[in-house]
Parts: sequence; C-alpha cells; structure tokens
Amino acid sequence: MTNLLANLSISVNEKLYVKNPETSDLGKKIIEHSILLIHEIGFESFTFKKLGDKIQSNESSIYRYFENKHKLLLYLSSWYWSWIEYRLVFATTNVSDPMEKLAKAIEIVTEEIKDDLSITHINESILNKIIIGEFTKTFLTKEVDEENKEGYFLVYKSVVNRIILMIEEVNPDYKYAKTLASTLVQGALHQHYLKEHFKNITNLSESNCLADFYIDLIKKTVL
Amino acid sequence: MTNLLANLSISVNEKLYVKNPETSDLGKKIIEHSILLIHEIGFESFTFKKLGDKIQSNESSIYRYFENKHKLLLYLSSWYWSWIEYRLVFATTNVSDPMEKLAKAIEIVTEEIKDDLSITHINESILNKIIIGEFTKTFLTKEVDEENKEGYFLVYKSVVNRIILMIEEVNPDYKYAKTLASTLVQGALHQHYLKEHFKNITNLSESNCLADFYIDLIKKTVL
DNA sequence: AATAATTGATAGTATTACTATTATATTTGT
DNA sequence: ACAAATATAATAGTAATACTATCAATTATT
Repeated sequence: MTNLLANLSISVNEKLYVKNPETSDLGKKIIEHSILLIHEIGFESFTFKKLGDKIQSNESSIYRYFENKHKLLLYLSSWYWSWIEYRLVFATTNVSDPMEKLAKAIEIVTEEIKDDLSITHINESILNKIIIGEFTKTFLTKEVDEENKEGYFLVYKSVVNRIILMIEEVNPDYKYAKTLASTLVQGALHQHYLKEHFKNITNLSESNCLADFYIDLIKKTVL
Repeated sequence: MTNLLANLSISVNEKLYVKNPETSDLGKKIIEHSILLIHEIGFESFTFKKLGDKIQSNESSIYRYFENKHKLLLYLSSWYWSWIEYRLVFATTNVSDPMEKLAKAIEIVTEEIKDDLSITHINESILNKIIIGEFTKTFLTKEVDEENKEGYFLVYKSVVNRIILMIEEVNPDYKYAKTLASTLVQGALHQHYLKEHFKNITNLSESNCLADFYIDLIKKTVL
C-alpha cells in the first residue's frame, strides 16, 4: 500500500493553485511545512509570512503558488480526500458481499491515521489531524456556492457518493442513504475532535473504536 | 410558548461579555444587528467597525460590550443553546414514555426555525441559520481547551447530556449513547447546511424532514 | 554564453483588531 | 432642578494581516 503510493501521485484541481507545488522543491516544501505549521499554530494564526520564515523563504514566493491560505487549505483537503478515496477504492474492490464492503469503507473513513505512512513530503498523520480540526472551515464560508461550482469539493463529494452507493447495495429500499453517508463522513471527523477536546460527550476512546459504532449502527438501520 | 418566553430571560455566562448587553438599548441593538450582519456578510467578513456603521454607533462603544467578535459569537451560541435547552425541557417534561420523550427532543434539536418567534430583539430564525453556518467555528480553535475550562460550552454540552440521558432511559444497555447524542446534535446542523449548499449528498428537502431520519435511526439502533 | 524562469528582498497599501484619550450626551441621586 | 456619575461618540494611533508591485539575484534551459 505504502509502496504502491510511492509511484502514484495524487493530482489536485488546478484551480486551487497558481503554480503546481508538486513541480518544484519550494512547492513541496510549502506543502510539507504548511501542514506542520497549521497543525502547530492553528489555521487562524497561520500566515504566509510565518510559513516563509519557517522554510527560509519569502512570503512573496509562496504567493506564487497559492492565492491565499484558504486556497492552500482547500488544496490540502482535496489532496487528503483523494488519498482517502484511493484507499477506499483499494480496500473495497473485489469484495463481493455488500455489507462486508461497506464495513471496509467505514473503517477507512473512520480510522485515525496514527503513523506517518509517507515517503513523500506529506505527513498523512498530521494532515489527518488538520482535516479533523480545519476541514469544515473550507466550506463554512459565504463563497461556498461559487467554490462548489468551481469543483473545489468534488473529491469530498465523490467519497460520500461512493459510500451512498455501497449503502444502496446493502439495501436499495433504505430511504436515507445520502443523509446517512454524509453523516458518517462528517460525523467521524467530529467524533475524533470530541475525543481530544470534549471527552465526556463521546464514547470514543483508546479502547472504543469509531468503526464499531458505525458498523453497529448501519447493520441495525440499513440491513 | 412564545408568550412564556416574553417574561423569561436567558442568561449567558458572564465571562463572555465585558458589559451585559441585556442591560442597555445599545447592548440590545448590538445583539440584534450582529445577528443580522453576520448572517448577511458571514462571520469572517464581520467586524465591529461594520456593525458600528450599521447601528449608527461607534466601534469603540461595541468593544465596551464584547472583547472581540469571537466572544460575541460565543455569546450568541450560548444564548441559542440555552433557548434550545429551555424548549427541549419544556417539550419533554411529563412525557412518561422514554421513546416518545426522546422523539420530542429530536424534533426540537433537528427542526429548522422558520419564523421569527420573538418579541425580543433576537430573531431566532436567523440566529438558527448563523448557528448552522458558524457554530463549529466557536470550538475549532487552538484555544478550545482553555475556553472549555472557562465554561463557554457548558450549555451546548448540557443539551447533549440531556439527550444522552434520554437515550439511556430508552435502553440502558446501548453502548454508544454519548457518541449517538453528539452525532445527532452536530449532525443536524450539518444536514441543514448540506440542504442549502450540497443538495445531492443529503436526503433532506422540503418534503423530507430530518427528525424522521433520526427517529427511524434511533428506533432501530437503540430500542 | 545568452536567455528565460524562478526565487528573494524590499517597499507599499488598505484593512483589521484593537487601545487610549477626550468630548459630549444621558441618567441618577439629592 | 442641578451636580455628579456613567455611558456613548469621535478621533487618533499601533501592530499585524493580507496582499500587490518592483527589482535584484539565482538557477535552469537552449
């Protein structure tokens, strides 16, 4: 899996960058350290100036790759969901039993990425933490509708749509496949956040895993 | 209900304001128009300067009520969840059947506030829209843990805890009452957002209500 | 070696998020 | 009704943010 990805590269919607960061050392450095810096100080405090200082480069150079930090976050999110989609497809192909297939998808979408699986400049474990804490901010803006039209959220929607199809495969008569799938993907991020900051309103813990909750839920509601 | 509230006032954690906005005309104007202005231009673009212009008052005067716009949003959120809690308690007391009680709670938490029910300066329908679009931003910050300790999220957690208790009343052996309750409250906001901006990944629509989805889900999983 | 492209350094602008000061209303206590 | 207290308005000022523009210095390409 990890080895496979070494020779596969994830491509992101071209409208999200001015210059493709994958095409240069500086670009890769921007991606690598933006993930670390956003994780360290939070998206609100993150600025291109601070990132420039971190990578011994200049603010103005970063602007040649990304219009602004919002686009950068959209880029990172898009990369993340592409990575999830790839792993989701990989884990579910050739699984003939619909429920087993759905269960595998749930595992991919709910698991916390613990180790840095990457050989690349992208630390998926930290990126996963950023997505948990910052992803909703990419679409909770006044510009959602325009940005949605531009296709900035296509990969995310694609992940949800794949799960919708799997739910329908399990039971074509279930009335709320869409709501359930989107609840699952968004809810998983939220539960991971609660686990870190609002422990007493979640059952998630070291010993209790999220996939169990969702698989139990889906077996009872959809099947 | 509406009449009852006219003589009941909701009090908000004192640490969230410098001066209680309920104690003056200017304070009430700040609350009333901050709701309208945040709805109109979004929280990111909202500033105290713009609010001052809107209410023909001065930026510096608004700073005497709230430290910054983040605290203002926390204030509005706290007010909103208190209002929800009040209605939740009101709707569920004296309902003896646990499932019926839970169903009523679900209705309160999932319904979209359509009309302005208020006689006060607070437009609950628009406030509901703000909560849908901006509430998660109050806690997705680097300061969550400190602010949580200060009690800024107490009312929200109280609403979730009431639902946890109701789930446990329905079935004390259900293993994921906390996760389910927090998923419900957060998920409801999210689904309303999807309905407005990402229609094709939700079943929510004019004809399809959210409470039905959750009541179906809870009857199948908890009962 | 010449040319093109990339990056770095510096400067500059408008806006934001405040704080401080002083003037002007408005309220309240006697 | 008048003085004192309090609230609000107006103005100015600061540091940081979110950029844009220009030009110099590197580095890569032909």
